Amino acid sequence: MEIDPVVFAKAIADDTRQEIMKHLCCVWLSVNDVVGLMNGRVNQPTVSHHLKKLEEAGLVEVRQKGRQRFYSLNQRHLTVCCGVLIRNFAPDYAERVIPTGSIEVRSD
Amino acid sequence: MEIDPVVFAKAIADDTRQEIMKHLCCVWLSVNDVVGLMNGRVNQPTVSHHLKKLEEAGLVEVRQKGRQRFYSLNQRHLTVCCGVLIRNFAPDYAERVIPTGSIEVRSD
DNA sequence: CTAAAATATCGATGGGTTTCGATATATCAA
DNA sequence: TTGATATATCGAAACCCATCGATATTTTAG
Repeated sequence: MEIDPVVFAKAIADDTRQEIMKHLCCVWLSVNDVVGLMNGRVNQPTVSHHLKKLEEAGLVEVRQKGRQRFYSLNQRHLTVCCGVLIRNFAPDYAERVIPTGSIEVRSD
Repeated sequence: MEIDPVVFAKAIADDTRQEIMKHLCCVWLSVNDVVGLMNGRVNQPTVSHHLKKLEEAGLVEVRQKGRQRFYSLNQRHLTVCCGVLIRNFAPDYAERVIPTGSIEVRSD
């Protein structure tokens, strides 16, 4: 998957989406689970909308299970995108911060 | 300086701004220098507007010199912001990617 | 002091995005 | 098959943002 730093930035440039991302970190949640965690701040169509945006940016993975769809944050992709940002815009820090190849190790 | 990942993301979530950031990486340029590098895609007020946004986000530094203002990308701040993103949203990768304290070493 | 140069600011316009209620779609349960 | 549940999609309203031309501000040169 080709990584576009602008696409990545647009995807995370929203309060609601970052809140959703926090909830989806390390766990699998259905859409309604997420809605329930937002304390009434946004409703179901809005959560669906944001999940779609995150999915289009490769930031969440989806698994259908019966009539529910479970989402989880794709930590690996987020990390790779941050790596691209640093390589693009902070070359003086790139070698110090991102040990070459360390992101490629994972298998899934 | 407190770092807000949403503020950071909004600042870099624009094509024109990322192009400007590329030009300001590792060099000091006046506003007109930047305008000249944009190949007529945007004009001076637009460049000023974007530089202001980048400055508000802490992503560029400014030095007044006579009647010109020179801007340069703040690589360190960008790197720290990416570190915050990874710590917030990719805890499984945080230790592997950002050696603790490695960003704090610099003196400037 | 005046003119010119460099940059910032203002007001308007157009395009994109967030959010919502309503509704469609898909799937399970009985 | 029918009703209920989970999610996605649609259309509209409100809002934000990028961009521009025009203008203000600041500073230097003469």
